[in-house]
Amino acid sequence: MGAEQADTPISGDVPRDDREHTGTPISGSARRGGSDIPGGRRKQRVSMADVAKLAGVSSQTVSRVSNGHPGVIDSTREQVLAAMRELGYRPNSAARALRYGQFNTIGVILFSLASTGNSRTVEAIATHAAAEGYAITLIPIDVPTQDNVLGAFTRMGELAVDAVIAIIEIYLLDTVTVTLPPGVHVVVVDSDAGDRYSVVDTDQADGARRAVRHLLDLGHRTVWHVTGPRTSYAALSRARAWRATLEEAGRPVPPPLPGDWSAGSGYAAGLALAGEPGCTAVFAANDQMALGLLRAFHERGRTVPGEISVVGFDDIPDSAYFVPPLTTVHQDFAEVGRRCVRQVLAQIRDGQSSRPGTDLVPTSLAVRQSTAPPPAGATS
Amino acid sequence: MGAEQADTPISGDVPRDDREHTGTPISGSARRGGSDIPGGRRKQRVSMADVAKLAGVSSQTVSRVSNGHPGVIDSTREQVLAAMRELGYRPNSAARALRYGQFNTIGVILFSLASTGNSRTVEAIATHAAAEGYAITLIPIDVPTQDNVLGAFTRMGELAVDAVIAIIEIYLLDTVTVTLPPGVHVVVVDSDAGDRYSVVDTDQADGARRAVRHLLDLGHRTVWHVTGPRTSYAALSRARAWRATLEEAGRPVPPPLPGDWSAGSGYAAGLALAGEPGCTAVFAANDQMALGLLRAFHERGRTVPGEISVVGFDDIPDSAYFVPPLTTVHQDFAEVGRRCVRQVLAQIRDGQSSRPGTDLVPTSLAVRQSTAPPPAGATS
DNA sequence: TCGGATGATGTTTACGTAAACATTATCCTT
DNA sequence: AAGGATAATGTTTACGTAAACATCATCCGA
Repeated sequence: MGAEQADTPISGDVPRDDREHTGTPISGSARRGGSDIPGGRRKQRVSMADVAKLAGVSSQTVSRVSNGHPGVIDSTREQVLAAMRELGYRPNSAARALRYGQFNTIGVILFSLASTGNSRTVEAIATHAAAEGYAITLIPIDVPTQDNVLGAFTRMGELAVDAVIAIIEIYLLDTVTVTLPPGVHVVVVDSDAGDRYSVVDTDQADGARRAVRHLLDLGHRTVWHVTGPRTSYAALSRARAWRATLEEAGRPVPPPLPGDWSAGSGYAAGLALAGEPGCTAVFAANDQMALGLLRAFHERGRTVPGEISVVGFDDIPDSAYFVPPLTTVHQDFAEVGRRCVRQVLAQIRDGQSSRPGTDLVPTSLAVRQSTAPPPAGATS
Repeated sequence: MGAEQADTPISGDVPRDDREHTGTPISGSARRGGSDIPGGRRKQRVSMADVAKLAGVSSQTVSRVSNGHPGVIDSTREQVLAAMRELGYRPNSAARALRYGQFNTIGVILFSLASTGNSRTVEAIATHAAAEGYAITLIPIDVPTQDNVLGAFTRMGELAVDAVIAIIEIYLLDTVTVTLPPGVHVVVVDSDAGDRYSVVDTDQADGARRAVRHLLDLGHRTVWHVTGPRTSYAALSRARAWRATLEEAGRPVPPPLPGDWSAGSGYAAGLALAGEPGCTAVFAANDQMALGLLRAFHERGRTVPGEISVVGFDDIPDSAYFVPPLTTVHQDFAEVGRRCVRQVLAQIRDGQSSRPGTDLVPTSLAVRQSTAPPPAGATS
């Protein structure tokens, strides 16, 4: 619709700064618009009415141009566009939202961006949402109590949000149902609330099974496990699959060692395991804890993978550069984010509320150098 | 409008799993409100008018109650509150924003949440903003081109946002000035645009100086450096301070090795450095690259810190569990986030637009086990 | 040449909130 | 007891947008 119209008869004295140059014709004129009111505080926003006045049309016509509706003659459209540029007009999304009852915004509730998984998932959510014209509103929860979760959902309900994606431990989700206003859709990550909500998640069990099988296939008699925190559904799920896989194979199930995702907890577990003579293989519920294990074994002179094999979970970028490079379960966080957005948008478009169901993203195993067959002398 | 719909008169067999549990007195009544319109699509939102009607007052009184204004007699207030609960009323933030011309939202523009620093900073921003009643709207930029940055700022301008925090490489900031509507405030991280914007950042130079001094004080003749990407202001700044510190001390300045923040690039640099006989100390521009260095040195049989000392930058949680635990410059990302929010709020409240200036957060050195005096035979 | 179809544009209205102003009831002072 | 202050509540209006409807001009076919 653009530059070829440049010769409509507006006037001679307005500096037409959009002659043919590539980018952003906005810059020069926006500045000009700003200087309209010389002394005092300029009017904060430029509204359609302002544009309409300058262009000599009704504000409805401005609206039509703004939204690309048909039925505006080219010369008029050009005049309006020129006026928009001149004044630096931007549509006011609050008014739009009020009008439409829709905000084009997705709320995300989560505990911490500190964990790799969360931040990558959020990033993917933001990226895909942006591609669909949605923005992301973030509410982090510092202390994970039911009250705080409830509060976050309440705030989301008050905010201009069409849907909520909650990346949240399941046990905190119990009382939440009713706090959201009707019409707001929910998708949940890291939870098995598939009976109540749309759930998207990495297929934790699948990943854990891959890890354990890999170690068993290498000839290890059994596999020890360092768990994530008890409050995490992902951790629980991985531990369950670890146990199930061992049991299916008829292997003894050693007592799981409690961890909390941190390298420190992995280190502590590693110190304990270094003293277990029968231990030749460990599956850590995430890469950080695997890192702690590696360091503990290194300190205690237990070589990896010579004496002990270690498998992690997540495949954080660094894990390929651990000493030794870590064999780990690869999670596709980007895909999780993508599917969250897809689900949420489907709900918004259907007008349907969160329909229960679980959407699992498969994992894969990144085999590197922290795993090997057990040492010859090991109890097999 | 989700699960609470489940017990509108569908049938009796739905298990009521929320009888009498602790929180949310809202639950029961919110559900009632939902069933108002039996057949068709219920009215999406409950407005003040609805509450007013039910409470038998004017909507203005509801507004007063909603905002905690004085001048409402207790009995009336109670009636209104009851009606609010009954209907599950929530203020509509879009209408509010339209009315006030303020959105209580801060926009954050950034490249990637994948880097530890960014995600921690964003988290801190979100937390502190939330404490002040502000929400965060996130726009990530997948491909860092000027056009995309411009686009992100433009979108922010259209969104309901009172201010923008940009965590962005400086060189992409050039054309941006004019794209934001007047009245939107800007704070920038990771940039030296202090002449044009409010800048908050870690004191990169201070941190780099600490790292280099530490190594020189241990007796190393000079310090090698693995840089971050050329596009990063932080990387540039660290490299500059590294060079300056060496020059001040009258030491030779070895050629810097190019990195890109990734462990892989650190690894590559490490392989190169392992062949440099004179190299006894390396300062990596971040911890990931330091990790790569450690692995390369380990592979090449160069002991750390026996033969070579390594210092990183960031102090990511894992770095204490590297082999060996990494001496590194600690960045206070949370403080950076806090100050961003403080600056932005100050601007909003002053009504002043972004006033130039730079606010630097100091660093500290976390001394661990990857640094030691140079080996006895080393050239000194 | 006229009636009606079509296309371009204008006018009215509602979205939900809250400031500004208007009204009514109540209580105190003299 | 009357007048005036004060407190409690109601009414009107504007915020910026866009759907719905209304108006006007133009063009076409019979």
